[in-house]
Amino acid sequence: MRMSELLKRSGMPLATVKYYLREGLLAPGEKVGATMADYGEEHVRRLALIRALTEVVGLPIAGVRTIVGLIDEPEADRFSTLGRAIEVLPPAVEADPDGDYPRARAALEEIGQLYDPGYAAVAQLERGLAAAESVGLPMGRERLHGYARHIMAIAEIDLAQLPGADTPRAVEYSVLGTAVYEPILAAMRRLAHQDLASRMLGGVAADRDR
Amino acid sequence: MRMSELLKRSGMPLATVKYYLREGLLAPGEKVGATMADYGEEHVRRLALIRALTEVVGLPIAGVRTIVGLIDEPEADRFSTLGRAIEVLPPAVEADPDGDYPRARAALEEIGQLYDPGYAAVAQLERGLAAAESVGLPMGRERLHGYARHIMAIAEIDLAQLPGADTPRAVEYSVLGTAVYEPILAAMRRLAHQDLASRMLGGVAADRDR
DNA sequence: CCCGATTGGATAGCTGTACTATCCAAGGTA
DNA sequence: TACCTTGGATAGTACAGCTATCCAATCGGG
Repeated sequence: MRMSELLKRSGMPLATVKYYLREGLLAPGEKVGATMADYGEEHVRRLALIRALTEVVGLPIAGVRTIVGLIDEPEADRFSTLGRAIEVLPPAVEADPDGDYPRARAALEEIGQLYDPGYAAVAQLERGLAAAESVGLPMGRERLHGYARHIMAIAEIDLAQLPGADTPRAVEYSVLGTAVYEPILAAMRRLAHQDLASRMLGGVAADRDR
Repeated sequence: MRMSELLKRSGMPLATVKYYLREGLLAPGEKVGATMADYGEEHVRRLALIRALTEVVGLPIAGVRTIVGLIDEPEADRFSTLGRAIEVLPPAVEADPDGDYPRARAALEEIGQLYDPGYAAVAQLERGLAAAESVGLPMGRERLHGYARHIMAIAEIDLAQLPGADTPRAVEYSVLGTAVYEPILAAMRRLAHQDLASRMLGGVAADRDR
C-alpha cells in the first residue's frame, strides 16, 4: 500500500508518520520509484505498537526505539533481550552493577528470590521502596511476603502463555507482555481497591448484588 | 526553620521550591516578618512526597496538585476521594459515565466484579485491554481469571493494612498506597519474569541446560 | 502527453512541561 | 553601615513530541 492508505489504516497524520520514520521507529517502505514507496501490514502493526507503547505504557520515543529495535533484532538470548527491554520501562532507572540497593536486596533475600544487581528492575525496586518509605508508607514484611507470593503466581501465568520457544514471536511476547499487561494489572488493582472500599465503606456500587 | 534550611533538608534548589510554592503544591511558610517565613517538618515531608509522585509514580505537576489537594482537603467520603485520586494516576484517561467500555465490561462481568462505568479505572482498563489487543496480545480468559484472583488478594492485603478508619491518615494511606506501591509491584513482576526466565532459559543466575 | 495531485525528503516552527535564572526591594545581621 | 538573605515577580531555558511548510521528482487520469 502507499503512504495515503497507511495513513487511513492507522488514523495518524502524515507529519507524525514521517516523524516516526525519521526517528527510526518505523522502517521505510520498500522503494518503488524515486518518489514512491510500498508499505505492508507490518507497518500498520508497527504504528499500532508505537501508539500502545507511548500512550498506554507511557514510554518516551527513545524507549520505543529500544523496544522495537529489540523485537527486530533481539540480543543473543531471550534473557538479556528481556533485561534490556526492562531497562527502558518507566520509571526508567539505570542499573549500576556495582551499585548498592539495600532495600531491594533485603526484600529479595527475605522472599528468597534470585537476583543480579545488574538487573534494571532491582534499581527500580529500590527506588520504589525508597519512595514508599519517604512518604511514610514503608513496606512491611507481611505486605512483602503477600505481594511476592501473588506476583510470582502472576508471573507464572505470564510464562505459561509464552508461545513455543525459540520463535521470534516468543521474543516479541516476552518483551511486549511485560510492558503491555502492566497498565492492565494496575487498573485491575485500582478497581479491586474501589470494589473493596465500596463494600466496606458504602459507595456507588455497594447496592449491587454480588 | 527558614528557607535555607528547608533547602538543605530537602536537597532541592531554591528555584524549584519556589516553583512548587507558586504552583500550589507546597503551602507557604508561616510569615514572620515581611521578608521571612517559617517552615516546618510538614514542608520537608511534602517535598519528599512531591518528588516521589513526580519521579517514581510519574505524575505530572497538575496530578501532584490534585493528589496533595485531596490529602489536605478530602472529598466527603473516602470512596470518592480515592476515585478522584485514581483519575489522575497514569495512564490518565478521563472517565465518561455514558461511555461504552466493551472490553472492560466483558472482563469485569467475567470475573464477577462490581464496577461503575464512572470509575476512571474502568476507562483505564479498557485502554489497556485495547492496547494489548492492538499489539496482538489479547487477554485470554485463563489469564484474566488468574490475574483477577491474585490482584484481588493483593488488594485485600492493601486494605488489611489500612490504619484506623476515619482518621485523616487513612485518607492519605488509601490515596498514596494505591499510587506508590504500583511501581513496586511492577518492579517485582519484572524481577519475577527474569527469575523464571533465567531458570527456564538459562541466564546469569542459572545454568544453561534446559 | 500534459497538468494537477501525491510522495519523499529536508527543515523549521510550535506547544506544553518542568524547571532555572535574574531582578528587585524590604528587612534582617554583623 | 555594609552586606546577606528572603520573598515575590517575571522572564528565560531545555527538551519532548509533534506539526507545518517547502521543494522537486514523479505519477496517473484525461
